[in-house]
Amino acid sequence: MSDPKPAAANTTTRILDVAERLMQTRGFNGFSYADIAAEVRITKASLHYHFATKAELGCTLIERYSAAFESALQRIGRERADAPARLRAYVKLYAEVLADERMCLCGMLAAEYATLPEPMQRALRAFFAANERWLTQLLEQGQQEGSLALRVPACEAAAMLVGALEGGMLLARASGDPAKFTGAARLLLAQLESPAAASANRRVRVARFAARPARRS
Amino acid sequence: MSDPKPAAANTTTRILDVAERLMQTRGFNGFSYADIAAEVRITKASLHYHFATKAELGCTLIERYSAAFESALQRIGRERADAPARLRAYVKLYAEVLADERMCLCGMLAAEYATLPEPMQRALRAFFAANERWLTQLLEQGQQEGSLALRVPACEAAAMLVGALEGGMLLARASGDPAKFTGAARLLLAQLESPAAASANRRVRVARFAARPARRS
DNA sequence: GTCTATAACGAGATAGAC
DNA sequence: GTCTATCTCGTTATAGAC
Repeated sequence: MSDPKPAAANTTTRILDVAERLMQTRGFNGFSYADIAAEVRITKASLHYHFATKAELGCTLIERYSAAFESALQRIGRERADAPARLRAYVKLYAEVLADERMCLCGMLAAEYATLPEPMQRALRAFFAANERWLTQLLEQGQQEGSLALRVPACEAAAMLVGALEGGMLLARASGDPAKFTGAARLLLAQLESPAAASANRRVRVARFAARPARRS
Repeated sequence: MSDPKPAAANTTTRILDVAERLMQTRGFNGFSYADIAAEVRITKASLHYHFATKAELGCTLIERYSAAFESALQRIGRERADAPARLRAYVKLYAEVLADERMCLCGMLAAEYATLPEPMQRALRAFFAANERWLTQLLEQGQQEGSLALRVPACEAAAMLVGALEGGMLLARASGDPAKFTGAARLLLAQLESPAAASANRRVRVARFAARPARRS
């Protein structure tokens, strides 16, 4: 998720970076081409050369965001073995977005769903479906390992988790209190761990969440 | 003096009703005075007589929504005795909004928070603070009764719950699947009930949730 | 690729008649 | 209270020079 950016990116990339941040902080209906143009220091007309319409720009952003998220998920699969560690790494993806004073791009767009062009709606549904698919597999793995204890089908728990994390971010931003997300995330994770594994992991997990002033691992 | 007919509400109320629905379905930045005017069948200029600015209209709507929610909470306090029943009634408030094909007004505005006029931001924070206060008391009551089993401070569980319900609504709407909210809500409630109480209540609770659009058991 | 200039439209808001 | 008419500004988008 966090690729360090080259200092001198090409214009298209700079546009995408600025537009992404605006979309995550103000929503698709909350910014204009003029806002992007001012930050990138080109004219609105030049913007249209790179992205003919705002809908096209929006679509590109969802796809770029989804691809980055997908990469992050694959990375978690490579670097973490057991389900609880993977789950914590998943939650950390959200926490990093929030620490950057942003809302999840797709969570933000979910609120505006009814007003979005159809291609953006489709890309949005795909993002959430992919997330829930990945989480479902993860939860099933944890159940087989004995490291997680679900009381319901994995796909239901996965859907709940995505919703709770997105909602937690949303309210943390509205109340200006990022710790609200951290607390909610910790609670959600604790409820999924099997009682035996929970007591063994608790010390480590609490330390990990409490020891972070800002970003970076 | 008495006005028993909701069919012939006064203009101000009709404006508020239409604007409220637009705000819940499209967001504050997703509708205009022209949209309201077309539905209420008056001109934009007439709208400005009732609400001088859009920000004023938005503020009035948040306050009306908050007052109605507060009334509903008091009603729950009167009509339900034990904490689990009150909790289910609370979740039902959200479910009813969703069944009307709307997002929670304040959950929607939470996404647009950064773009809202300051008075609306303040009213929004007050709504969530009141919700969490009420839920916190409820959870503490349940803990004392022995009907709920929390693993964390009540105020943290309350904040998580509000976020999870708002997020659940958001994603249910984006994926066009209201059952996604129902499933998430059931899971959240089940995790709060004490193991003893849970087995006694499970039959009742499942029946209640499964009654409408029939899904799973 | 980026610019100037402008089109075409919709937004929130106001003046003043009735 | 509601209307017509209008204002001003911001929006997305296009044409054509450089």
